[in-house]
Amino acid sequence: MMNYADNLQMCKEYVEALEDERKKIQVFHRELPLCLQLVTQAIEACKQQLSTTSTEHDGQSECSEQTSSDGPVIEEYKFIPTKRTASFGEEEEQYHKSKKNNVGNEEISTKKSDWLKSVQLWNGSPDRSPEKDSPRKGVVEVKKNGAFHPFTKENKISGISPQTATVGVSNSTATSSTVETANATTSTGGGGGGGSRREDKEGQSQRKLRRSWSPELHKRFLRALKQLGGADVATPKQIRELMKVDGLTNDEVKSHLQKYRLQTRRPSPAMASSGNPQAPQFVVVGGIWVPPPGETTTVAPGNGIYAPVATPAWPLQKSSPAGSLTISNDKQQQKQSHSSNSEERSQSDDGVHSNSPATSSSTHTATASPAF
DNA sequence: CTGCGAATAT
DNA sequence: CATATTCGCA
Repeated sequence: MMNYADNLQMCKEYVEALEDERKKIQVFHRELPLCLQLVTQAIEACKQQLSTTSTEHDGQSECSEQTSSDGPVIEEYKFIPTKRTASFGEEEEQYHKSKKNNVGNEEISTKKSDWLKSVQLWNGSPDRSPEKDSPRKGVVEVKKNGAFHPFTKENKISGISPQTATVGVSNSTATSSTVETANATTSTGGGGGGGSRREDKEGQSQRKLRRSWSPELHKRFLRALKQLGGADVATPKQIRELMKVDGLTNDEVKSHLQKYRLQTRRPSPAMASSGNPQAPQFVVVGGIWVPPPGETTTVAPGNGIYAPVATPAWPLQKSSPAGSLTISNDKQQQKQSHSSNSEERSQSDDGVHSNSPATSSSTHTATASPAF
């Protein structure tokens, strides 16, 4: 009998608030599946009450599950390395990000970017959303993430949405944030026979989803590389250990290293064709590279033999953006913020020196002609 | 293991 | 086409 008009109003507001919150946490539906569920339930309940108390119902249709594409959900952190055979078709979709970021509320945007940082850059942990799996009852569920980046869409900002972008590519990550820490993959060492990669079951050698090496990752990679003394002397394992990125496998590093090396030292023969005919070609003398007369190249101390061939700035920029406009967010430069960071590495070299006196290893290909 | 090339997938 | 992963070989 009270003015339940008031009551109604309150309820409505409540629901709205709930929905609002739900939107916010929707992005975390993977981290907080229960949370989302609860909120959703609450909303449902409230709505039901509302509808029963009054015949009028809002235009708001029901809220579909997390799969809905309502909110301006940001990126997609899907990336499930080990896709379940078939079981639940919940989210094997993988990522589909053709969504345009509609800048709804700036507040939200900022918030988003804010917590976005908190989220590790490399999620991709096979976190199942709902409550299942987990052989052991361990409800504790250590968050074993901190691993791979999702598909870093990073600066893929399509058009609008200026700051939202995870410009963090190189800002925050470098020094802190990234929670990735200690992670010895040498698990098999003591334990005992745990199978490592291949599942005994039907070895689905399912190709690992290709993970893009985000700038951060690459950065770490480079750092490690440098610390080890160059791309040519660094070995994948060391690198991996040095990067301390959890989830990174040896092979991945290996592969990356390979690519890196190729990209980095290939360009030499390129200029031969029409570039600069008189480009000082280096000649091999006694097994070392020697610059042609006229230029005294300062060889790196310690490792002689360095030749200033070309500086391809690795991540090879694509000449044609193809759809995505080039962002001018170059302001990512390190700020002069004098934080008590004792870690300053002018690691901007990006695979510059990488010449190895590996003379011509050509013979390597020599597959002794079999039989004939 | 490590390096490398090739096949292959995205 | 560029990049990533896997495989086989040395």
